[in-house]
Amino acid sequence: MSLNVQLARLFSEIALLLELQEANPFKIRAYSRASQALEALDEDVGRRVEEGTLQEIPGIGRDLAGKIKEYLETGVLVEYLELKEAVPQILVEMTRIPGLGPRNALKLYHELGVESLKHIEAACRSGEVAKLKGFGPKSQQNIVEGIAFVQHASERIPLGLALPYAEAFIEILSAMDEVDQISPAGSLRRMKETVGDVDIVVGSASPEAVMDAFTGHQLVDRVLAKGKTKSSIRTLDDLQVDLRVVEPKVFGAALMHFTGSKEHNVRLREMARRKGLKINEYGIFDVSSIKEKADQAGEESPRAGKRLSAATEEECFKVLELPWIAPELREDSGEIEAALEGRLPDLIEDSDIRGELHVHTDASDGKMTLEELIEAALMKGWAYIGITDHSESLKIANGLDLDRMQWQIERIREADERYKDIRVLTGTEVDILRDGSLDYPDELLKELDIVIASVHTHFRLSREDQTKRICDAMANPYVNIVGHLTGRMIGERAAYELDVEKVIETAARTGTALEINAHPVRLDLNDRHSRIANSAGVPLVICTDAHSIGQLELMRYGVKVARRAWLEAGDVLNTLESEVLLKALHGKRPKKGK
DNA sequence: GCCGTTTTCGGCCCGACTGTTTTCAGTCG
Repeated sequence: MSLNVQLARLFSEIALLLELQEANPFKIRAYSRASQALEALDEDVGRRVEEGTLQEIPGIGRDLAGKIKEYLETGVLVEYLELKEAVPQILVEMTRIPGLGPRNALKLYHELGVESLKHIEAACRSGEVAKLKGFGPKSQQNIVEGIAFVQHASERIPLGLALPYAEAFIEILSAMDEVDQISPAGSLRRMKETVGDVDIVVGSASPEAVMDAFTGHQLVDRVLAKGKTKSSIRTLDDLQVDLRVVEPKVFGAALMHFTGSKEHNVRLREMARRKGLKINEYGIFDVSSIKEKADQAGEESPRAGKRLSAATEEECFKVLELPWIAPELREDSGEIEAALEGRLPDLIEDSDIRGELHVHTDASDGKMTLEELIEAALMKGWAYIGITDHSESLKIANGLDLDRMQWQIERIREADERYKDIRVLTGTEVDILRDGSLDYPDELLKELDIVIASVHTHFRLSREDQTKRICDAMANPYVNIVGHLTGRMIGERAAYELDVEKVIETAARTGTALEINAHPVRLDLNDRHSRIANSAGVPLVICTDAHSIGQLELMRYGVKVARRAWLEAGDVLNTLESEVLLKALHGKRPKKGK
């Protein structure tokens, strides 16, 4: 775990502990914001300490800068240790129960003296909880269900699972006459790699009809809340979907509001406030003149002023004197500053991708034949496709030995001759062996158009050994790309121990490209590492690693990661013409004839 | 605890829904 992430988690943990001590709410927020700022920081916080520029990070002041240094120097934070000592662990556990926050957790703790979730559940079942002031039978029931939920709570849902769900609901609702506009929102629209729930925003003059259709749908297992503007449901496989319905004329403001991120919205509202404006989900309002009059008359300020805009997001940003900011960037990780200074990136789009460099045919563990693959690539309008089956030692994936590899090269070259409208490139996904050497000899690798080197074995090496292993592989002049660098599989397997920053430095030095693996379970590199790699000058490729025709459609998930990493088309090699691409990939090879 | 085109002190983003109330606190996003 990087230092930035460690500190971010510490600060957010401190925020929760402070909340459970009923500390000053603004102090709590300061810690939360600092945590978020560190999470979003795209350079090593250690470097900031060396440069003495810690306090230039928004949200980090003198005090927290001191705490960061303390942690760097001593490896611990005294304040955190003291808080952890002072706050009973059960309180922290209780706040994980949906619907039960810090205030009520404290109340249960003090009134009932609970010591475990089991204890709370028993108190609910015996009816004790309902007798407490502020609680009733309903909240008692919700706590029982909440405990059951956290006990088998699935992690956040991978985007690749949530997006199809959102699309299913949107397809159904958008067919209704009552629905004028509809869009996904929240982390799903920002295309985060995992989402906690699915948010959908609808513009409609008949909210009741829309809510009825939504909550009554067959995908719905349980209705969690149902109102005129907001309803929440849970699907059979525990995915929560929130639907917000607003008047069509304020759709833009609502979409902006519910797309978030929270931190991005807070920044925008603060900006608006300084301009005498107020932002909420119904629009942007001029409150300055009205507030003045109210102040003169000694009245309390009215709730809303003159509405300046609300119909579209573009309009809303314009009132704030900002260009429209792509949802993928809305994380308060520099996008507002970039927008103010007119240097927002021109983000890569699906249509920029001209070809695919990493696929498996039935020669190794793919499901499709070479011809089926080429036909599918042609249908997608791609200009080239690199065939990269597994190498010899990966027996489980039917890796090709040297003889079969020679045969494979010949048939790819033959296919390239035969298909005039697409370049079919020879290649391999060669295994990086335990010692950092490669599974094929250089004499073979140098014959290939594309060499992707990947780790498929020995995940449990030490951080040093694993890092050295991959860096050694990149030193090979014929390795063009490193595939799925960290090996993580979302919700299935953590990344192996690896110094990613060091690998990125080595990639930059050796001129090796890194892959953004587009499979929604991998998305590896992730957005953060992709952004760092790009800043370091490392070339990137986006590949599906498809093992079947259908998986070629997963390219869009890789493009989403790239967009979240602020990448432009020019930062991604497989947006190039084939000749230019090969030249870029082979830049590190020794010159021929020497 | 942070921060400054109102401010180095006094503010700090905004609203819906639920479940409990009898006007509102707590939670969530």
